[in-house]
Amino acid sequence: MRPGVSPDTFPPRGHEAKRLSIVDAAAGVFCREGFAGANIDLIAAEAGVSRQTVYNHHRDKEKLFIAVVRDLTERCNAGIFATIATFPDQPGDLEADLIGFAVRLNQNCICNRDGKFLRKLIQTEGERYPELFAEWREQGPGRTWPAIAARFARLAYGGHLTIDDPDVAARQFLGLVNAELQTTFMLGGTPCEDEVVQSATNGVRTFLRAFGKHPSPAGVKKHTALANA
Amino acid sequence: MRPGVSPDTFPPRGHEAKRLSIVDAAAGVFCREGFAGANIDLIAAEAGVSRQTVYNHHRDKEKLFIAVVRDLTERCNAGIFATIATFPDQPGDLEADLIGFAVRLNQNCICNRDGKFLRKLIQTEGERYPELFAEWREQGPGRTWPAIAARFARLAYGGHLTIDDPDVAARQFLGLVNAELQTTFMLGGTPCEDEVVQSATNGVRTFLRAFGKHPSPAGVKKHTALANA
DNA sequence: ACAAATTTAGACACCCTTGTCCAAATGGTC
DNA sequence: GACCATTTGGACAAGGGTGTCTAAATTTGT
Repeated sequence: MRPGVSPDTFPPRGHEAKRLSIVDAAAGVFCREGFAGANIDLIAAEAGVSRQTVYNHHRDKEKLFIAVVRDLTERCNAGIFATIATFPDQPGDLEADLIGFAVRLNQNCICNRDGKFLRKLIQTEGERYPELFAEWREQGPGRTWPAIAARFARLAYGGHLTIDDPDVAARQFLGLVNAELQTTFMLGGTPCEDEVVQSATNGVRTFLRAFGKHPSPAGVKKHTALANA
Repeated sequence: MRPGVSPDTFPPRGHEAKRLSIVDAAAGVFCREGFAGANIDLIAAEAGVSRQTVYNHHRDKEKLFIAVVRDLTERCNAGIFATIATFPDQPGDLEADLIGFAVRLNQNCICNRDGKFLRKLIQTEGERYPELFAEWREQGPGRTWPAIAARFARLAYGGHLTIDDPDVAARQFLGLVNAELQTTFMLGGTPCEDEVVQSATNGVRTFLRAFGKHPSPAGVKKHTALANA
């Protein structure tokens, strides 16, 4: 197929590019209209492609849908793991660092296009494709949550936090940090940056009040690095 | 229409009963299939009614959908307020009381049939009917969240909690208490009672570690009622 | 420039769904 | 029993969607 791996960004410029633009357009239409309401003609038009080309790349509507979900899952997971890599291991200002991490997670993985689309498709069609979304559950939360938990465990081991169960703490961290965005998420909206920062700030403060080392009630911050597991 | 307000439970037994069973069946079908995929014939069949009867009660598919959402919103709201009335104002064991409240809220309002259906419809079709779901947002979270916040404010005023912003605390309480149910909710599932209790217990414990009066680090519980705002 | 692969536009058969119409059947009320 | 409203089932037109097929146009690799 390919001559010898072209040095530029897009390998087989024509064919694969169309495949991508089809899956991309399909993601948008499936999200807006739902599986039943999605129209192949519309997907083709938004992809800038003829309807027949859609059928050439994906045998039928269902196959196309599955390709969309797999694609989104893969990209979202990559983004989440990339963000987890920025988790503050040796924090200077723990509160600020955790807020930054939470904001990055939200902006880069949950509120961006892929995250929003994947969430909507899971909510909308999750029950119709049990095995497809079971796969997502394993590859997504099943791998990312423990990864975040491991980071919190490390912070606790380093004496920066007091945590009984890192898995519970990780889930609660996510719950707290998104506490003020629930309604917006429900309705499929995208919270603006201010809202994300606000929710993260409030969430992290509460999280640290529960799991932090309580530097001082007077407001002065001193951090001593001793582990007392 | 009615002869003279029949003394029994169902006023015009035939007509209104059918209206209910139609809306009921429609809720189920709309949730399973989405608006576009929902089939009026199927709704009629599940309601045990002829298709024409569906059109007699609700002019068209969209009107029927709107009736379903309004119906669910109303019933869910009633349930939530009824549960808020059981919020522990003068707690004996604050932790146990808050856990109980959280479990009731989840089991009676969020995990039950109505709650599950309403959530799904909001997620699935929220963007298609902005004004309808804006109404839900005002009547639902817009009224219930402040009501919960007021209860927490009262607990704080009574010296049982230390809370800066009761609104934030209320949202975080809900976020914490549901932290472990997110994935299940996403996929449209219904968590079993054990999961609900577990999530509520972990959530309330963390909540109290952040906002509680820290009775003692040794495990003994003494509660002094003094307000130190 | 040539040959192979891919894309395109259009027409097509097939099926399903919505919403309407109507005549017959049903059910409650006096 | 008679009258009223409601329900029923069936037929119906209109519209829209999926997936297939074909021949012509275009792109791609050599």
